[in-house]
Amino acid sequence: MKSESQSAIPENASPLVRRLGRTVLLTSEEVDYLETMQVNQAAISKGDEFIRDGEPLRATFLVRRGWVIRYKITPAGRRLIIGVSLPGDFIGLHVNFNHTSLYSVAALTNASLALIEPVRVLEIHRRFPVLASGLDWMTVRHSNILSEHKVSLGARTAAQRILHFLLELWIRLEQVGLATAKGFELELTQEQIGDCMGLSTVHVNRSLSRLTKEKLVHIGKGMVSFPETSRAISFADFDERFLVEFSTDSNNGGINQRFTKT
Amino acid sequence: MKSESQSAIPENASPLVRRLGRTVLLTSEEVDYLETMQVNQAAISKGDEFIRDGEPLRATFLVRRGWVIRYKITPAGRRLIIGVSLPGDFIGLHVNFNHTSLYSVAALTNASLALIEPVRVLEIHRRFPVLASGLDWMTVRHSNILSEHKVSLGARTAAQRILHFLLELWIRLEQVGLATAKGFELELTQEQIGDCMGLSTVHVNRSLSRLTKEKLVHIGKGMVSFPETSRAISFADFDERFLVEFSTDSNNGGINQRFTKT
DNA sequence: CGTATATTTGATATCCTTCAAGGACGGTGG
DNA sequence: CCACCGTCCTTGAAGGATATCAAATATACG
Repeated sequence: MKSESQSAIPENASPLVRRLGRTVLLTSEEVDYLETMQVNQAAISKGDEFIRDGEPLRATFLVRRGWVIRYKITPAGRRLIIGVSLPGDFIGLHVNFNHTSLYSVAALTNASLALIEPVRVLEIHRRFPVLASGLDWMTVRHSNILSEHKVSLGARTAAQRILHFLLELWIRLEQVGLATAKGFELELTQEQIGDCMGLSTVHVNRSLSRLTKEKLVHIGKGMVSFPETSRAISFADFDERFLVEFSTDSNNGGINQRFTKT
Repeated sequence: MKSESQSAIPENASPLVRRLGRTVLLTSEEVDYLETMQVNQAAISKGDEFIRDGEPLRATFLVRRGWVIRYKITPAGRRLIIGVSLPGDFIGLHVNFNHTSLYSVAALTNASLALIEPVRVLEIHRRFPVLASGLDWMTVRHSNILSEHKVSLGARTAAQRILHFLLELWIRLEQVGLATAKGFELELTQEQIGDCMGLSTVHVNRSLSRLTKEKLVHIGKGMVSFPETSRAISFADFDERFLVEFSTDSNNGGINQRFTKT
């Protein structure tokens, strides 16, 4: 499935460049722009809440290393994690629209972020139509993930939700080179999984132990794997189309004309 | 809140133009482009499923009149409505990325849609940066709605979810001139509300009757109103920021420089 | 009018939450 | 090296929220 040979992506490319490089063919000028855009970096410690719901958003963030969550706290005191941002994911790409953050953001692990000035995003749209298209693509994928989460919370059992979510993380991490066919390292506690999927910690625990008992997932030393992947996929009703990274459609004209083909 | 005097928006403008006109100042060339883009129209009958999950997406659709739902059916036979598309909303704006539809789409009422060729969307990005910015904005708003739904399904009680959803519809309809301070006409059955909010029909019914008993909402002859709006808003934990239409941020340079101000 | 569709109500079952407490595990300091 | 402590995982028991099944009533529509 991978086809990165055509483009000029260096070994030490950032997760963002690797991500976009799988989607569109990048010129070296574009690669340079993306990398220099990330020079302003910040190290965030595990647990730090660095954006707060309602506060003004001054910049777009890009995760370079570590796991980050976006969440809301309801007046009743429940936390709901809207999504997990992994390396290569933007946070607040919409900074030019919503000037105040609609959610809080915190680091689950020690993390490294790039701070990107809003004007950069506008500049990409003006000067690099192919990159702009890539950003749009990431935004759409973001929506797809949210839709799938809504389906999970609304129409799947606890065990299905959890397994679906773990499969999603696996694919997403694999897409940035942080997981292999063997599995991935999970940086979430059961409580956090519950907050992602709208379940109590206790219920996550019981559902997970049923899943592992049924060999639908294996968790050991923080490593998650799926001993019988196809059984897991069908049990969780997992349709990976919502995470695919590039279009094979040949009708693309204009902006997308440089999309890679399979 | 409305400030449409500056721009040249005709009386009989389409919902799309009215929507975007509230967000950015449109030139008459832009208005013309948006209107001619919609010449290819289709009438859809109530109940018609006109896009099916998994089938290729040939065009972007724009709702001009009527209510439309996007939904998924799980293997277990449950339907989950991902979202309701109202006049002025796009469906499949991402057609240039996902070449197959990730959900089914059906008309809740008789509806009128514009069929927009994918190349038009690309053309907007090339030729009309301000309009492109408006489309991006609509995409972001779309995500915001999905996030809020995820919070509802994951962390709010049945009654809160339903009321939150009704308030959302009210605001969204008001923004395209289809609702007033008095309320709006609801085109959803209780079953459909349940499919939107991940609840059974019976439970929607009981929660709704509790809500009406408590005067948090009033439903009569299909008209929905909120006798004590502020009580409803606080009960439902409704924060309308996720639906606001324009930025008051003055830091916008570049593409957004023509955003209207309060 | 009559039939289909939508709403309402009751009774029961299930899923999931909450509360409570015990156990495992890793890190830290003596 | 071991005792201590915090965090996470695990398990039990009970209660609450929501689903399901079933049937009656109301409403819309041809």
